[in-house]
Amino acid sequence: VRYAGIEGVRGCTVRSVARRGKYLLLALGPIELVIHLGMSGRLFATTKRSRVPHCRVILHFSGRLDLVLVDRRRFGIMRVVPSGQYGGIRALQLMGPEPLSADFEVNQFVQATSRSRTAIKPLLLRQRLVAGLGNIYVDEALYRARIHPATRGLERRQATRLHGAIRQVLREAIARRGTTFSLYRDGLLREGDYYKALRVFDREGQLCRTCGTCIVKMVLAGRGTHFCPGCQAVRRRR
DNA sequence: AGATCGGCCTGGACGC
DNA sequence: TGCGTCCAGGCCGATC
Repeated sequence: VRYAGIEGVRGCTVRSVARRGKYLLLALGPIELVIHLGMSGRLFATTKRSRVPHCRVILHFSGRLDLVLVDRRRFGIMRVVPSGQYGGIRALQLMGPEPLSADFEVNQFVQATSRSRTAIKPLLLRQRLVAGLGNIYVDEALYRARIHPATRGLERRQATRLHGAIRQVLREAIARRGTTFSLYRDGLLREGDYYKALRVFDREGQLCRTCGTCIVKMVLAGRGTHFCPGCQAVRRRR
């Protein structure tokens, strides 16, 4: 089920490769291959035919190249849809703007975050205001914008800071090829270095690099949530 | 509308 | 050593 319809790519040519949020989109003429790596997925090309643990899908290309999906926890998906028809993948259909594109417009972000009564962290994780942020980068962006993760209804100044922080964190993380704890690898199977630059995520009990306060971990929206109580004070109600 | 919880999977870390 | 429990980078759907 998770890879249902994958047989449909047989004989197709990859015309182009794109990404929307955390989804990879391979255009194959009239159909499209949609890939999400979930928590533990890796996608890489190889000429070796050696067996790999947790290998779920292998796409053989002409020549000797294989495109391999390895995914220990099987939360990733590979799905074939008619081109551009994402009806069965609602998250993709409702996906917000790309954070590093001009479509991620600051005034629109200010409006949306001030109106919503949902805590800012789950709001960002929903992918609808802006695409591509997961648990790590949400925590890091909120820290840099000095906003408590449970804040509801951002002020204009906060939202503007957060808009900038999201872009800054993602640019830095991309420059360092992502964040590797254990499983994550890029398309060349390299680890990402951004782990070393994390300010709050996975730093529970360690000291804030800005104010020296102990980083706290709590559960919010069912997700481990890291923040600095010194830098990210809950906004006082008046 | 919005929040919480369980489920999907597997394996590593940790406590006893 | 061995077993049980908890936890994890994502996301969806049921339920309150």
